[in-house]
Amino acid sequence: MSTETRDILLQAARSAVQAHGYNALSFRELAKEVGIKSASVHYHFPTKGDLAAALARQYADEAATFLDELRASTQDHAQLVAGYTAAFRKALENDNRMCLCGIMTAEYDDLPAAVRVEVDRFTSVNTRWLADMLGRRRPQESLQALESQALAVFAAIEGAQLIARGREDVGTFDRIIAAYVAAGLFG
Amino acid sequence: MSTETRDILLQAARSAVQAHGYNALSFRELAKEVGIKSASVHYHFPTKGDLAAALARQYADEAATFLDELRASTQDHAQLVAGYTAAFRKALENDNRMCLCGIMTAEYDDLPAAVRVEVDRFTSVNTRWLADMLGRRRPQESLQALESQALAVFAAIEGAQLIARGREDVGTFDRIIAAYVAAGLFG
DNA sequence: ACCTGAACACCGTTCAAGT
DNA sequence: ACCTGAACACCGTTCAAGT
Repeated sequence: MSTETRDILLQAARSAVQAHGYNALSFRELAKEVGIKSASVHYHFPTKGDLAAALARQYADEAATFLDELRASTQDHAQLVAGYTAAFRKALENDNRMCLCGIMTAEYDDLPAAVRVEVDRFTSVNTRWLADMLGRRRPQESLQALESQALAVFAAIEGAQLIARGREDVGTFDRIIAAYVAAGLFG
Repeated sequence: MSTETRDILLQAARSAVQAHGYNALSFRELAKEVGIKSASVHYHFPTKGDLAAALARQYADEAATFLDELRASTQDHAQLVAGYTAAFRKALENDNRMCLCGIMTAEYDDLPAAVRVEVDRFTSVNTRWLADMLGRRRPQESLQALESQALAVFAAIEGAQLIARGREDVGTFDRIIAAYVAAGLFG
């Protein structure tokens, strides 16, 4: 069942980190929310870094699954772009939260190595998918150019989410994405 | 003189926040670095929020001055773009740090209102300058379209900085900016 | 297998007290 | 005007002890 304490902890921690980041995550608050003592949280996750690594790992896995399904669902470029950006929009819709890995990237200096690995993997999953999508439109393009463009698209969307979050306004996200589309950033 | 305790505190705090963010900023570490006790830091800045607000205010002021000078220095579009992006590159060159307001935006939910005001002002200063720059190239464009494009450029650059920081590689920033230029994002 | 209370060194903040 | 030590309620972490 997915109602085990460990999974409940992960779910609560994910919400907290997407809202406040890694540094602000508190084992004591988390424990209170779940109904156990903070010392018990350490039974499931020895350190805060272990919790965050599990969180980021799960997040990257889910992203990979989502992107596989999205790619399989359509060949239409505009629909792929719409499906991709909609995923980042959802975080903002969810109480002005951010992409888990986006907010953790801002705290990169404070992340344990095991967490960094998973955050980096999330980026790889995204940029590989984007490079593949861009490559279908421009099959003659070099792999290096596609990877640079994919990284640019990923960075631009994370940035749009960051700025929109700072304004507490999803409409800002939409306007920025529309400007990206108009400029031809998505190929 | 700029060697007063208050200014030394501001300088040390700025470095710390640009590296680790608002939440990770510690009055006790700051005090140790400056050579006073943490209780004394509260004499200069009653709360952590007061310190961060002063920090962000100073940062936004400096940005406004820098941008005024940049605008006065040249009419050439490519040079304006180069000068603008170079400013964000500098933070990365400085031990992989981030834009003070960029990293604080990621922690937006935890910022006191007085800090948010200054972070928002930094964004305004930037987007107004960008809209003006973009408007010189396309005088016939509507103000609304220019503001949306300006916000998009700002978001894209903050995102580029965020992703490059996560890779601890300034070259990533350069590649992403080059992709933006190639796509025509800067007009 | 899972949870707990108590302890440790941290944190921001307050305040009475010093110079 | 500027600084301090001591106290307060917080924090992550450890560990011996419980069931």
